[in-house]
Amino acid sequence: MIAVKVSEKSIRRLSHYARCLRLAKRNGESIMTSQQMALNCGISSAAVRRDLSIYGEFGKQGSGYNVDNLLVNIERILGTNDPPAVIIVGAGSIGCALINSGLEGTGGYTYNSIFDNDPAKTGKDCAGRKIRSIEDVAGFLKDHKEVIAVIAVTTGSGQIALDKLVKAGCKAILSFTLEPLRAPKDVEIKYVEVSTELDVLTHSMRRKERVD
Amino acid sequence: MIAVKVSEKSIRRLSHYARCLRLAKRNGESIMTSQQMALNCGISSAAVRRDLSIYGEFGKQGSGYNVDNLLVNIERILGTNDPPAVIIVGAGSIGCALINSGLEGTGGYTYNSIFDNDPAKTGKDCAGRKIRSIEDVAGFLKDHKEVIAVIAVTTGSGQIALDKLVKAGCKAILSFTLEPLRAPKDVEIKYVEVSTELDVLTHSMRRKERVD
DNA sequence: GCGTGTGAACCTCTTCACAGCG
DNA sequence: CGCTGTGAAGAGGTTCACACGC
Repeated sequence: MIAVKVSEKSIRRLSHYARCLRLAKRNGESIMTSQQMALNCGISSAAVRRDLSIYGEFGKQGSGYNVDNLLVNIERILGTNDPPAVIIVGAGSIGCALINSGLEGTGGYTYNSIFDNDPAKTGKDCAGRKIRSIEDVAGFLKDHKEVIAVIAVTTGSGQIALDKLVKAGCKAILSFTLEPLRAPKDVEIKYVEVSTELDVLTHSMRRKERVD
Repeated sequence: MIAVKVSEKSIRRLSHYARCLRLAKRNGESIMTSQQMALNCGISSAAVRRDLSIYGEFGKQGSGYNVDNLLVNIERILGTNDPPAVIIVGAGSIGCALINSGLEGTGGYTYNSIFDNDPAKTGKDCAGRKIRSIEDVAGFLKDHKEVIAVIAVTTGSGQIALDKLVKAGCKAILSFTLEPLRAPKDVEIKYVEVSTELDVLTHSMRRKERVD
């Protein structure tokens, strides 16, 4: 595999292609064209081919892409052929709901453990898993080199949670809090911001009215 | 207000500026510079000024931006000065968790109602709200012209939920399902995809190892 | 002096369109 | 003939750097 630097946008699309390929695989399809993937992912076929061609020549002219083969390659590019452990910090409603919904059909991730800083919660059950004390995080990160932590604490405690995670050596974080978090720059942070999505949707609704 | 067409990226940033301004307001600050906002949002000050200058001249040279004034203007641009109603479709763990966490500090949105297609759930309580039958959605959309629907159903039922919403006249949807949804193009759809975020984080972790 | 607003340069991503292979 | 892979053109977004107003 060649190490290529590539935009996050392209990576997001690879993730979509992978999902689309898994679906095709489940349906017993063995070949897909760039056009079929494009339709599925709502982009142009040229974009699909461009994204894939960055990493190698996975397709066969005249026919398309072998589903199994392409999926393996994309997962290798993403690194999800050997997915890191995923933990949740914050056993509130969101944290437990995430565990509850699981990560089926997403390429092999599973929620490994859930942690909370509230002693009253520790030891209690959350969707079949015992809630562990946040103080155990350091130990967990010693045992698992690569861990993605999902922060689902109440607004205001995000930074505290993050600091503990960073101190324990965590390098990848997905946060559901609305606070902008501060971390060393070798720590990657992504956010799920429902309120921003709502803003985008509101704006687009209003703009359409204006245009009509 | 001038109608300007602008990228979604810029709208997302406006949403962040608004959040940052609300925080400043709560802290009693009345003036902010582009640099302060930039720091808070993790971008460059030039980008902040560029974004704002598209819509007008909100700042004062030498001092900065008036917090209250700028916030009002951004909310007017986004349309969140009069936020649309937000409903949830799917009273599973995610749907209920969303209601439970609420939308405090997000610019005025509130979850209005939650719907489900399972008759066994209808009438039951979900975080203080009675779960309504999905069949009531049409009526709800007649009463409220502008509605954002959050789809939080189990994977596989997303398209069915969406079809009902579209039929009832809903024009803006935020989906937590992993399926790519199909809708008329005057219906705006946004997705929250935890698994894609995990893929992006996995990729970036692995790339860093490679570089080191 | 300080911070905004903005032309201009720069850079990155997307789309087009076609050569080339199966 | 069909579909991939890709140079080349185009579009869009970002950064620079500075004139201008407070």
